[in-house]
Amino acid sequence: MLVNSMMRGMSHPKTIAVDESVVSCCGPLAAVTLSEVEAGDVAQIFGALSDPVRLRMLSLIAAQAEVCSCALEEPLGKSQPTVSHHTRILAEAGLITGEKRGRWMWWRVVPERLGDVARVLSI
Amino acid sequence: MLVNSMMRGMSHPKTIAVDESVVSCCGPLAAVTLSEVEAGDVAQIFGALSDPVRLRMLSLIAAQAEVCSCALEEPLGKSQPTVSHHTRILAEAGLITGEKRGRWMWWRVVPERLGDVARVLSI
DNA sequence: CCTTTAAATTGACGTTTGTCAATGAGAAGA
DNA sequence: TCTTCTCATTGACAAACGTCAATTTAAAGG
Repeated sequence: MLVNSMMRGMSHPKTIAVDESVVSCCGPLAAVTLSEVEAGDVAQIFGALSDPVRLRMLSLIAAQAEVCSCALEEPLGKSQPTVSHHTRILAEAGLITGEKRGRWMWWRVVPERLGDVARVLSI
Repeated sequence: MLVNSMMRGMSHPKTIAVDESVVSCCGPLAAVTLSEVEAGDVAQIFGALSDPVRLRMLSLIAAQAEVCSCALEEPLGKSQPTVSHHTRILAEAGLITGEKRGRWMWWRVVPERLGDVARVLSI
């Protein structure tokens, strides 16, 4: 942590960002300056969380052990293709995982992934 | 928590989502089903975090006590209007806060806000 | 087989988003 | 006052996104 010495300076302020180590997918934000690839990966996950419908969907799934795709359309008020679209995005972000049994697709949250994301935000 | 009894059932599965209380801005995701307004509010914050440039920006700011706007253009490789655009979005989401001193705009992170967001993801 | 049903895919459409050149607003220094 | 400098705002444009009707795929049950 480098406190900037130029609080009300006269000349042009300068800051120095230092990468001290390689961070795994989800290291804390402040530890190092995110590389462009890391930022892209993390942004994809937050992007999955950035839609109200997907948040409510995740909330619905998290409230149960498992939820069928067919049980999401009505509470969300969205069409079947739209639900499918959103479950795919959440799944691609690793936030939920699905298993097809018979005709039905069952979804559950991936708590470790949620924990990883939360950890990125630690101070 | 309601375990769905229909793991490999024959008839159409049903799930019931129950709102048990009103949640503050940032209650845990699984506790209740997010209302549409709550989901919208939270989605706005995640939306602010869903861009690689803004994540790197936040990372740069978090690494220092304070960072001048002018110190962001070069490491991010973006134009001044673009930097201004992104700082505004982060600020509107409550993730950073800015103070103008003289000609310069100084930004710092709002750790409590980051904590709030992390808490939404708790299990 | 054929029919039915759940989910995925495709294609189209309007909206939102990220970007920058150009311009405007406000502060500091001469 | 005039100039310089930093940041905000505007306007334009291409790319990405959310949505649904229509269609395809795949599984189950006669």
